[in-house]
Amino acid sequence: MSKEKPSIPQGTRDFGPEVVRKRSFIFDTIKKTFELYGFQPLETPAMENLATLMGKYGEEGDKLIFKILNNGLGEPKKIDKSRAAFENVLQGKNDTHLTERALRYDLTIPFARYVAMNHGQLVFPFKRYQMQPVWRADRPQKGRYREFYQCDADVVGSTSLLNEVELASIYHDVFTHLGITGYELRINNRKILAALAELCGGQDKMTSITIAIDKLDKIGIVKVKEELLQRDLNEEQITTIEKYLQITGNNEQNLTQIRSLIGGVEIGRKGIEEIEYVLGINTDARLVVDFTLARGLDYYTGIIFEARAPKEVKIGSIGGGGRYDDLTGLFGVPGIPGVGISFGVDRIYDVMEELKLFPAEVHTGTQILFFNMGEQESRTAYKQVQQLRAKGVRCELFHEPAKMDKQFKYAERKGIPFVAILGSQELTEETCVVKDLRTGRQERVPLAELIFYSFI
RNA sequence: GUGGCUGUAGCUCAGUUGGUUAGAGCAUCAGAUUGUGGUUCUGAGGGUCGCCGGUUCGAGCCCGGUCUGCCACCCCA
Repeated sequence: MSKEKPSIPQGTRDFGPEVVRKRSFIFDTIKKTFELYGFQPLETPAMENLATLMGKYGEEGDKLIFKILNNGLGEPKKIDKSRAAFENVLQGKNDTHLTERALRYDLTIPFARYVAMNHGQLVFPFKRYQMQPVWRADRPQKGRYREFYQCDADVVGSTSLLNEVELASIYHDVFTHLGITGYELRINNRKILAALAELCGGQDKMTSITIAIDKLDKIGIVKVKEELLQRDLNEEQITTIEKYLQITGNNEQNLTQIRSLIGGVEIGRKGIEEIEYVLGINTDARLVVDFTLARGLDYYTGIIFEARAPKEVKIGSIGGGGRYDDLTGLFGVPGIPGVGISFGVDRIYDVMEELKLFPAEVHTGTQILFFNMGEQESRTAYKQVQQLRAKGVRCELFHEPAKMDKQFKYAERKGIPFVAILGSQELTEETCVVKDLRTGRQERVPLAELIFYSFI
């Protein structure tokens, strides 16, 4: 037996009863909404083959993938290969002789893998949702974990912008049901960013530009310009980008200004039209155009979304998504475009906790506790408990005869609203005393009538 | 991955320039009084001061390492 103090890995958490209830409230709300829009559930394994994940999330992403050490590395037969593989890894390469599996990093790539494997059987457009944990070898901070949950909904096999419209509506519906009214849903289009890159010397500049402008609200225009200089952009190009970043106003004004700046570029014009289409149907006031929105993931090619928490909580992004052409092309099945969104449950939880948005109904614990007043009394009480359970009332019988104050304390600490006292006197009368601990009010109820009571 | 801050009882924290058996409040448990608790009274338990090592006659306090949480960078949910 070891005497180690129990602990859990960095950036992971246990969820106690109260927390699980609150989290379930969020999951249930999201799930219900996804299903209302016709999405179907999917689950994939926690681990994928490393090759499935590598190279899909950019250079930084690759570093954040949790790799799983192979078993049996020390087998006499394999030991030379293991050593050689280890040398490779020390040089920053991957080697399947050391790690051939890894924990999933997000839900989109495993989904793409699934679609690529099963495209022959699926009905397109295929709409699936998935709510599972993902893992990242990031350094944890508040609102940043190494294991966290994502709730994704994606549509593949359709280029219709109606999908984008619906996904934006899903954000609205979910946040509204959760009571998060102050959220903001930002929208941009990678095509507009591509057009900007084209104006600034070519597509190869796109990554540099997006990385720099993504930081605008954090470091300010001056530092962004410095960064662009370092990334080999010349004065003229930076001036163009500055003009781009200075676009302000409401959605309509923004679009007018962007049109005059990049409307001359074919792909840019297309991007603008797409946003206009979506805004024309989905008129939610919280949908705001933000040309500085870039989104890190490399695979986005069209409209991109980011849901931001109400400003006062300083939590930032609570969801995001976008359109990707040909995600499954990476797995040898080209020509399946898609678009998807994701909810960050852990951050949504923090937002709701901070703004006190969890409704009282999330507490679905025991409704009534029967006191244990002695051997005979508890037998009768148990019959009552079983009858109430059959009616769907969540109840408990105190596990042993004990002093009343002890039983009261148990009920109070577990947040049980009602107690039933069935002692010797009640036993002969065939009644029991029902007390509402929240109001202190109590009344004597015949046992036969107990099942008509509502314990809410 | 880089840099910085942090860690004392279940919880919130004290702990003076390193000096005897490390404290408080709340919580817990037991006893007293009550067929109705959370009031009162009495008492008790609980900490190898995150962990490992070093300096010192002596370390909660100084030094090194390590782990955790947090902050910035990076990146993102």
